[in-house]
Amino acid sequence: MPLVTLKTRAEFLAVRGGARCAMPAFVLETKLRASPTRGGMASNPGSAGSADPLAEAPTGPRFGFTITKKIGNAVVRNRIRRRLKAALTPLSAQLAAATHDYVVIARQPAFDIPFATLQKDLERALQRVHHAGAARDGRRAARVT
RNA sequence: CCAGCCGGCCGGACGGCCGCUGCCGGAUGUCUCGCGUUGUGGCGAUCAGCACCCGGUGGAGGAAAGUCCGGGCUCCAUGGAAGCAAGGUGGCGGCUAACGGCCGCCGGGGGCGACCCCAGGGAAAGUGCCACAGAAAACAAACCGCCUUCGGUUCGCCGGAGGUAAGGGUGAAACGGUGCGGUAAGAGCGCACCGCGUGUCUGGCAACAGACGCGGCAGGGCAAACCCCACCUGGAGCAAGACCAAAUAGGGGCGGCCGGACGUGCGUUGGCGACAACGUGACGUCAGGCGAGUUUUCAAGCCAGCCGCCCGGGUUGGUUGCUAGAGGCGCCCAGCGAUGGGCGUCCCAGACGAAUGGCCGUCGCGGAGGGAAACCUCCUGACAGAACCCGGCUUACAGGCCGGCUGGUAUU
Repeated sequence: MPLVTLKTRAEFLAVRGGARCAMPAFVLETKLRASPTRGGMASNPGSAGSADPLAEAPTGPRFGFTITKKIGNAVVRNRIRRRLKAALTPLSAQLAAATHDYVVIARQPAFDIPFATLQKDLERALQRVHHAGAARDGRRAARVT
């Protein structure tokens, strides 16, 4: 199953303030999805006549990538996004929660660190973000680590 | 072989695993319809759509960039034409859909040369500016000088008057340049050549060039200062524009709730529109809520909210615009060339928080080191990502290939 990506600015902003974990090549941030408002609206005309709004509860995890212009030109940003996507796709099935949205904010080293390192860091970040989530309500605690 | 000039082209190759996406074909399921059954399961059909699987096929650039020009396309505005304003262009001729582009030629400048560079109309229409330096920067004037003459003198020279613009010095630029004559010294004062202006003739479509004559020289430069002349230009842009579907709130019109009304047809007027008003009276349809007055006829006026239909606008999502085009490639013809014509052949990205990839291996190119050599080891890979589409320009770019030409050197 391919990655479902965040589409609108509002969806990105909704993840702000969630549990976060910084790595040399990126910053991962995640939050429980608030309400399936947009998802319900969007998938409704797609599934044609038989669609009842109740049926589309179990959408999987969704991912958004943020790569600022400060990091490089279009070629650099494209490559970073593709590497992150490729590294994340096999991990998402096991480590990502279907009820959460994730945002990956890229940093400069994501362009040329070894792929295995990048993938390992992503794996660790996903685990740690959810450990912090277990002890949640103190979002500050996640920042101190 | 060395140095250089011009034009054209390429922008690593192959393979493995895992992915994304457009199109085509196939299978399954769903949807839809039919048959059958108490019902389910089932069977058959299956245009299109959707999901998933399998197979095939296509999938970033020479600049995709900057967004600097010119078009196509779309909407808006607009009687035609001209003028004004603003902006742009600027030798001449051609090419082109068009251009500020390209080609050829002319003129000026640079280079031994191949060749390169030029914002290259008008400075005798007017205004303005010309820093510093310099005596003086434009109706001319004279610092050091030169010459004549007068006066003085310590015999070195000093001062006055006049004539000069050759020399010096300043500057980007000093009222033509060089030479000879001439002169007190000088000066187009005279002459020759060059430059400049002007007239005629010749060549050229033209820019312009050449020849001959005339003029003693007038008219410094800057127009990427204003300006003048000639020519060009309506505005906004695919987030243009078109269509569809939802749900919500609100707005508007008409009717059912108002008696003579309504519908159809025609005409006029108003409105963005749905529609309304009035007229006409052909055809058709229909009759009971309140309502001053006794009833009938007649009958001004009527709140509220509900329902139905319709209209325009906003929001969200989807579809479309969206890729077959001033298209690519090959050959032939015309032309010095830009380019044009003909024939054949090919279909070559269409995403939308945005696909066109991720990881790995082998080889090749380049650089450095080692080695006599074959070769070995290490390192590096340029600029840069389509967003409606074309024609240009400009800018960035590791490394490399091909062709033509110039100047040397060597050999024959």
